[in-house]
Amino acid sequence: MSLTKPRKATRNTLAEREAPEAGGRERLIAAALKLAAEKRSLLALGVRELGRMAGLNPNTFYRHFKSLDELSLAIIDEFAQDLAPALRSIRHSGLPVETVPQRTVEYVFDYAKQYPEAFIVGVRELHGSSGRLQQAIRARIRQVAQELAEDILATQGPTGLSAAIVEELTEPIVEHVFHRTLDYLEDPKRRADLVLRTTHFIEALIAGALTLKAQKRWN
Amino acid sequence: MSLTKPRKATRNTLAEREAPEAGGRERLIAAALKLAAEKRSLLALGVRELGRMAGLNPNTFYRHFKSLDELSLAIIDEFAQDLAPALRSIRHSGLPVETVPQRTVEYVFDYAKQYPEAFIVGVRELHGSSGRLQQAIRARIRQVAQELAEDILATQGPTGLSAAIVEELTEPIVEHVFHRTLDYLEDPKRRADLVLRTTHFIEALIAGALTLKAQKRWN
DNA sequence: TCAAGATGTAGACAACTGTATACGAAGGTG
DNA sequence: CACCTTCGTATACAGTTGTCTACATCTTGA
Repeated sequence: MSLTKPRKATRNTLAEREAPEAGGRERLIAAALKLAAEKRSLLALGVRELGRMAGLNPNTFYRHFKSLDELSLAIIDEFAQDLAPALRSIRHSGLPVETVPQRTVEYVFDYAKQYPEAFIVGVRELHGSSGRLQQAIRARIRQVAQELAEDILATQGPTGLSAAIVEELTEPIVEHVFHRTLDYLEDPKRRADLVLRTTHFIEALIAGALTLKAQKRWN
Repeated sequence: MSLTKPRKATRNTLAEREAPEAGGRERLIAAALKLAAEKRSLLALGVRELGRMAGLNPNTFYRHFKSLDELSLAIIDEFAQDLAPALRSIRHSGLPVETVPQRTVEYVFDYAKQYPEAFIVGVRELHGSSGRLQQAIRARIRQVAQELAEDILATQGPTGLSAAIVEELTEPIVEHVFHRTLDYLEDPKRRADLVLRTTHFIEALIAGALTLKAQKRWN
């Protein structure tokens, strides 16, 4: 009986990470998400703890990441690069504009349902104690918000809100949707209600900005 | 030279806690806030670490709290019971209604400036890994939101929004203001801008709700 | 005044941690 | 084939942690 287990083909797909056949790197990421989601902050995890949960030797961690920081940033990158373009494509899909907010909220909720730990950990670290991770997640949020602002300005024509106002609105919107995913994950039965409320929130903010502008109470 | 230090009079005031003459309990709370604000989650602190920072023996912690959980809840209670009534009194002070949002935001920002660690830790734990603390902070937020909803409904008269709509709005508002305090603490120079944006946010949400209701797009 | 309770300290224990050093097995490339 | 790189393992060490037991000192109030 050999002391080291046989190695298997490496899978990089998001979904295939939990498979016990996945490569060590993937198993460590899956373990980190699982542990951080149900216990403590990513950076507060222990490499031994991770190794244990991944079924690996503690030292194996250092074969793939030189620190917990590096592992965390890898996770953030992975999901952000997957989700951001998808959101943009919803708005470019030719759906009637008035249905776009709700469709977007529903898409994000579905995505969160698919990768619950990623969202739990993501929101946690957005407000967490590591400035490094906080900044990384914020940058992704800002990017999505920026793209949203561009699209709103493009579809709205020159009659509507100024760029300054729209850009002031979109970041709170993205942040709010992000936060609401946790309410959904916490109690999926509330889905319909949460989708409605979140959509209301978006519509009310935009409608309110238009109203205030028309009343010369803003800019 | 005695082995144990002389004890001093106990001060319970929020502000006097940092004084090196304060009682052990207050010193431990101050140490916990300081450490948690700049390092990791409250529950992830070590009792030895706390003792060190407070200048006390590790075991002294157990004289005052039976767990980190208990200490954390004590901190939350203390600040919530201090801040919530103050916010309500702003709205009952007879100020012109249109100035109340901005005044409230300014008051909260001032308060956050006075107890920065409390806000840093508060927002952290609101999204943290302890369901217990999360629930506690949420309950306080909901309470403030509920009181705000009552006051809006009272001053607005029967012509305005329904209770259901107002209650749907106030929780996101309180949450948003809570989050913005951290942006302010992070970069106090942005204060004027942040006060303006946060006020805009509140006004836009309410104006938007009114507009949507008038257009029959909501309820 | 003196006993009780609250508050603090000291020392010890086993458990766990990060990480350094060293070795083994598999895959790819010459 | 031989060789290097990648991935994984085993062992070890020193430092830190939570918490138990035992003891010291201050404050209070009967």
